[in-house]
Amino acid sequence: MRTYKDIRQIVMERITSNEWPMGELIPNEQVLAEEFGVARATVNRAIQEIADAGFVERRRKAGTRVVPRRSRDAIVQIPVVREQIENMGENYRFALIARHIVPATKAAARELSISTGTKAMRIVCQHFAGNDPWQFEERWINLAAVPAAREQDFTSVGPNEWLVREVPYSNAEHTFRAAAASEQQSQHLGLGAGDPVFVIERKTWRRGKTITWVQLTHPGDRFSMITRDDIPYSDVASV
Amino acid sequence: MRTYKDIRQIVMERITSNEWPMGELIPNEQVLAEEFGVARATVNRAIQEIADAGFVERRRKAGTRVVPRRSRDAIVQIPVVREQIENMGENYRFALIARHIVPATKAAARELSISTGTKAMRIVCQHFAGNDPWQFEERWINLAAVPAAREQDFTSVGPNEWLVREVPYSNAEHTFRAAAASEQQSQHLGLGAGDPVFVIERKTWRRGKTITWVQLTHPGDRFSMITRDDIPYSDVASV
DNA sequence: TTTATTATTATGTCCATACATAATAACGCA
DNA sequence: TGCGTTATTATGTATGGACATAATAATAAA
Repeated sequence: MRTYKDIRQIVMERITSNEWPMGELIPNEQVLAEEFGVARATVNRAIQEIADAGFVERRRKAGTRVVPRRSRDAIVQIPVVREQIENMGENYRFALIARHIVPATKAAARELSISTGTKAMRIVCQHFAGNDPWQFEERWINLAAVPAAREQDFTSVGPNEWLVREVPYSNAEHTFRAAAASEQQSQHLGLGAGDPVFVIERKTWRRGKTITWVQLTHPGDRFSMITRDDIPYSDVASV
Repeated sequence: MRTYKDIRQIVMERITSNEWPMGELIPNEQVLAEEFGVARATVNRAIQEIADAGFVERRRKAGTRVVPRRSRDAIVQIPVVREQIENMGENYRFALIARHIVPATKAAARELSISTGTKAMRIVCQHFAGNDPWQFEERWINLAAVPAAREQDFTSVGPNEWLVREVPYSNAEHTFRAAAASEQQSQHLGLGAGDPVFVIERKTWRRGKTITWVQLTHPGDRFSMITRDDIPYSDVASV
């Protein structure tokens, strides 16, 4: 008997083979249910998942049509620095460089959505893979959102690991860019001034309050981010 | 009456508020169905979607438990260069620099999964935002996978746009990195040699055959990629 | 002809029920 | 005590029927 996964795969095959071309309507659920010998609810489930994945668009009364031009999107796993380093088979080490509670700079205040001069926590630290510097971290923490940070000295456990435990679910915005290493960055990363670095900038928030704003800088010659984006629900063992 | 979306939101709220802590079991479907006054199928649908989103893990007989440590993942929209430039309000222009059918280099052969020396298409071109160079493109096309490329001169329509139309559904692997501009890159991007560039490398394939391998280089001072990653199914108007 | 009303249609969702399946727990035997 | 068998349990999936809803088409009124 055919399951909704079978239906889902068959429908995906018809889409990706252009049997049902982009922009065109596909047969309605009733018709497909009869063709496949299943209940309409089964077809509905299959096609709804395909719609969630962005391959078709459904509208009541109008029917279901194949989405004209899909934008490519990649799912990037934002690396957790310790795991990343340990997965490379290297020894992970963390070093705190600075931890101050100081009035927020203009930029920090803007990013944290607090008024300039409000006290916030500034942290600078770095992470090593073996003996090689891997990541240089410059962070602001909004103490109004995470007051418990005052009690942390961040000497043994890094601020990111602590925050992930303290505020496990938060929204985030990431920016990836290439830049020339600043004086301080190049020094801590063991690079020449102006050498290319890969910067991940992250801002996280929850219930309207910004939690932290951080810039993670990596040596350009060693660091990269890889994503693999497969067509879902295709023939090749996708469950 | 409560819909499965209501249930989904309530359950997400209990997870993100740590009412149901990480690693712990949550009540089973029967119990929740009774609590919410709905059929078990309704609870099932709600929680299955949450499981697909990666917040809980379900196992028969064992039950459903909150996933211990979620890795942060970001959904990156890979920009389509023309759209990106036009969205910035700039005029898009494309210029072909080279188009040859030549024996694949060692690296190209490896990436295209063909034997070294097999003829493939090499394309070099660039894309402008107004008068400013925005992207420098170095591409190999596997002619065994896309023979129709031989008939294309790529003077008016760029290879990427053509390929997206020719092979609309393909799997992809992306690599993002920061690098120092090569001689050729810096020249075409109007940069100094060694200036930082943001490189997107992409390989696409379909039915086991590699289609194309391309390196897209952007000036580091102008280019960045931004992602926004919200906790799904949360209180704030999701869907 | 324009506008308001009504009918039609495809999808959206729910329910009760049934049975399948995978994982675990309990049991019985050696 | 160790091991193989059986029972139990939570989730997985299918069904037919029902009604809701949004969008469109058809119709009637102004």
